[in-house]
Amino acid sequence: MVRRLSSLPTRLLSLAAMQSDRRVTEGLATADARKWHLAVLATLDESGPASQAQLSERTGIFRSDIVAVVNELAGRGQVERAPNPADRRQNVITLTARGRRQLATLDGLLAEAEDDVLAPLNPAERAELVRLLTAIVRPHE
Amino acid sequence: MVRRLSSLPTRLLSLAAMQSDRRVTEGLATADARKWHLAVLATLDESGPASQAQLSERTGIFRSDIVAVVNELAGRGQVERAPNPADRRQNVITLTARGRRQLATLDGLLAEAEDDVLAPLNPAERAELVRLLTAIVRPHE
DNA sequence: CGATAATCGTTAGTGCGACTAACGCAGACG
DNA sequence: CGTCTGCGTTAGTCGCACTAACGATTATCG
Repeated sequence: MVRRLSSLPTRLLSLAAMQSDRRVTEGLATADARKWHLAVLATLDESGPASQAQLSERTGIFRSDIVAVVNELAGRGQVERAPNPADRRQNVITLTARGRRQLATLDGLLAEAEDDVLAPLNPAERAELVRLLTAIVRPHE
Repeated sequence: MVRRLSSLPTRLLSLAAMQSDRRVTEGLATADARKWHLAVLATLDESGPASQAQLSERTGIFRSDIVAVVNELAGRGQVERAPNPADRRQNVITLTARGRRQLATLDGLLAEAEDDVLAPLNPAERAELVRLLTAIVRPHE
């Protein structure tokens, strides 16, 4: 690797993120899921039934991509898509029992991945990392 | 955003990396370049003329992708591609004067981006961030 | 020496995530 | 009523990571 590049924070950041992402992706693949699935399931669990547009805002996934994610989740019975009678432009996406079970599985897999990635750091360092990253992320809302 | 997700280190990491990447990409676009171009130019500047396979190792870019990058750099006269007489399987890629000038430009743009991204952190915090990220990245070589 | 293996550049193609454009439909509002 | 906005959907782009396979060349080993 190139010394000059490897010491730059932006480079390090994307390298670390790549490794972390890879580990998380591997873990979730165990349960036949990707990050987007987890994001949607977690959001539904946290905030209850929602329209696709709401899911888009809350997860950061583009509303054009939400379609496929909900299709897949619905195909696996982890989520239900129904038209909203109050506003027929919207769909109401609801977490099913199976979806809740899947979410629990994914949460477990994520925790493992999380721990793997952070293995080189002690608890204090982990907290500090979160603090520093949060500071970087915050300004851009 | 979803609280439950947003506090997880892996999520934070990829969020921070995304913002950082975006900022760097924007900066480099100013000089009509992408990260891969900078990586190759910087490597050539640091280690001198090299084969494409060597560039691949040193930058982490796949050798199948190096082709296009060298094509583009060569098309802009920032790099020269010549067959290696000593081993006719290889090409020798050499940085040109124009390439060296471009590299200086990109270095400047990168420094700006770097500083933008790290703006919320003081020097001590920046150093600590580098330390923590390095610890995470190291184990996976 | 000659057969086999390894290396190099190249082409083609996959998968994922971020993102844009455009459309039809349904409500909101003047 | 007509216009404007929000919603779901389709289709497509771009960058990056990554795989597979091929022709040409060189290294290695029996």
